[in-house]
Amino acid sequence: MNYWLVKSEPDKYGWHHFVEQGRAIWDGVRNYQARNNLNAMRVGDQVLFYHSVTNPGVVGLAKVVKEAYPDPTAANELNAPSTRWVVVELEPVLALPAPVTLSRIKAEPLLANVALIKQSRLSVMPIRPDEFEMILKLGQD
DNA sequence: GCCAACGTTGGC
DNA sequence: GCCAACGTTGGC
Repeated sequence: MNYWLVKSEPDKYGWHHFVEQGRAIWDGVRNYQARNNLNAMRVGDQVLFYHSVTNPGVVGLAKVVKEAYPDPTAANELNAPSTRWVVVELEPVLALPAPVTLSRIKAEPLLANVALIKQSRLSVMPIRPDEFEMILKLGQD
C-alpha cells in the first residue's frame, strides 16, 4: 500500500465536483516527476486530495481504481494519445471532517518534510505512511 | 495582484 | 552544454 497526494485548484476541479462525478480521470499532468508518480500508483493506494491556491489544504481521501494508461488529452503527431503522458483513475473515499490547511501542515513538526512543503509546485507526490496517518488524524477535528 | 520558485524553450 | 527569457504554479 502506497500513499499519495494530488493537487487540484477547487475553482477548476474541486472535491465537491469529484464527489458528484464519483470517479475522476486524473488527466493533464505534464510534469515528468508527477508523471513518474502516477506510473507508480497501484489499485487500492490511498490518495489525499489537496486544494491549491484557494484555501489551500487537504480536504478528502481518495483511492486509485485504475492504474496508469496513456493520457487521451495528450495527442502526439499522429493524433493518437501520446504515450509520454499518463492518467490514473480515482474515486472518492471520504471527506475529511475538518480540512487540514497548509498552515496547519506547516505548523506540525512531524510534517516538516512533506513534499508539499519541500517542492511546492509538484502536483502528484508520494506521502510517507506516518505523514499520511498524521494528516488523517489532523483532519478528524 | 504580486512575486518567488521552478520548468521549458531557444539562441549561441 | 550554457544560460537568458519566458511561462506556469501556487502562496500570500
